[in-house]
Amino acid sequence: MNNDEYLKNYKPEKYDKLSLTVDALIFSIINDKLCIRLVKRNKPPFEGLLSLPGTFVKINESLEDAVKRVLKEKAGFSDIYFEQLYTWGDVNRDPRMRIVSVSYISLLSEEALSNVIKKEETDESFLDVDYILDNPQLLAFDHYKIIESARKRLAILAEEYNISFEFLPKEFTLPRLQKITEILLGHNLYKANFRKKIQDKVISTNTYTSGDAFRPSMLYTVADKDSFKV
Amino acid sequence: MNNDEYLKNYKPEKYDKLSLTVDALIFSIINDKLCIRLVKRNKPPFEGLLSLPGTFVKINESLEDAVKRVLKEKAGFSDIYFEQLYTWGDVNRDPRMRIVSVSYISLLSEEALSNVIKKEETDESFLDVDYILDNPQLLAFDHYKIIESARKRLAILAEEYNISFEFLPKEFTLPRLQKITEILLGHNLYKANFRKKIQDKVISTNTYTSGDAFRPSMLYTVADKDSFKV
DNA sequence: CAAATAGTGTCTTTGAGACACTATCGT
DNA sequence: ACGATAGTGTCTCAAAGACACTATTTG
Repeated sequence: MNNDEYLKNYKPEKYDKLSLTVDALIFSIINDKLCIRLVKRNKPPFEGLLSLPGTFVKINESLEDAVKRVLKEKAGFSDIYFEQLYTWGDVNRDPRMRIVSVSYISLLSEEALSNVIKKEETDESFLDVDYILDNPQLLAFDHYKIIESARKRLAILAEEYNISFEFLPKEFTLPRLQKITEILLGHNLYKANFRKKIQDKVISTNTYTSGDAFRPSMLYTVADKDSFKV
Repeated sequence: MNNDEYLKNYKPEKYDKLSLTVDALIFSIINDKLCIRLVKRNKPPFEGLLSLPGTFVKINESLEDAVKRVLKEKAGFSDIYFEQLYTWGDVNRDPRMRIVSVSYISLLSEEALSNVIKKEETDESFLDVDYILDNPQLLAFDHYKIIESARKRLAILAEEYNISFEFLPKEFTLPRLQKITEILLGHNLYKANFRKKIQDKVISTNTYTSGDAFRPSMLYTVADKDSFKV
């Protein structure tokens, strides 16, 4: 049997099929707190509880395209950073039917956020991650476990890669970069040490902030997004 | 029916369903080389080429259970270390139909290997990873890309976690542990430095190797498998 | 003894951590 | 001048790296 004949006679139905979703963990820093986009479920199961924005993966759509669709449709963003986190495949993770979910971490700058979502809406739909992690009963499905896992990953990404840049606009100050990193790590850093560590990853623009009631701060841009491994 | 036709004629159900597989990247060290289990395909597509052992995920089976089934049925092993690597979901990664694959890295000690597979079979079914990576044309589907990704991950696991232990029997010598680590990292290490670094992770058994035509070596066991993060 | 491998002592370099200091804005 | 934040210099300490040395087996 040659290849064409084989493909012609192939019956896809002889293998089990199941539903696949992608879930997006859209993080942003709001008022110096790490927040995550969650939606309130308006139907069973878990009606009234919070869940990650997600969608079913279409048969002719890559996982990345499905994530982009979620980010655009459910959050209004395009061209933002995301990366795969983990795939969750317990048999009973959804009480309705067998659904396997591929979760993606996505990072949003405050700037990008304010461009799309009104202030009041932001307060509703982006929730403090610390608060969420203290209240597991608020989450639907296995989404608490997923958020927990993503929270740990973010700390690693801040420590070993320089993921903090993704939360900032094109130009930023070092105090701000340090603050973001501290939020992601969960502890404070020494200013001088932090600057020594990241000095090769930023480029001075030779312009300064202004208007604040204190000393202006130098604005920087990212040096090389591809060489971020410490 | 090829993939394009299949997609064209596809009638959406309420939710799209698709096929999900798990693929196992079973690594072992054989003759001081990093090797991986590959199977020769005996039917199209990619007939004659090499592919990762894998299976379709059953509707009532978790991803982990599916991996265990692959490890047992296709390799003959149970109770071996494995962890999720990545999920591959390009639309056309399989020419027959839409298949998303969750890949898992699994590590096998030489000991466990020799208990199950005969020497001649081992030579056929476990192939030198360096050789494979030099010959992309030998691999079916997107499995070359997957192996490449796993190879990088192994180096990270050796560097930041102490994954080398998984390739060794319960009792091992430090020269052997160092050799495994060097193979995974891809470069040599200084003996004294290596020992300083891992000294808290091993416990001396106060017994020695014997029978070799040189100085015997102290045998050690693993200290605490759960505190491996450097 | 020679060959081969096991194992140790120590100097140097690098980077993380801690802390104190100086600088510059608006009011 | 003062409050507040920006930015720098430098000491300490721990770990990584490099290298030289000693130790123990068989043949």
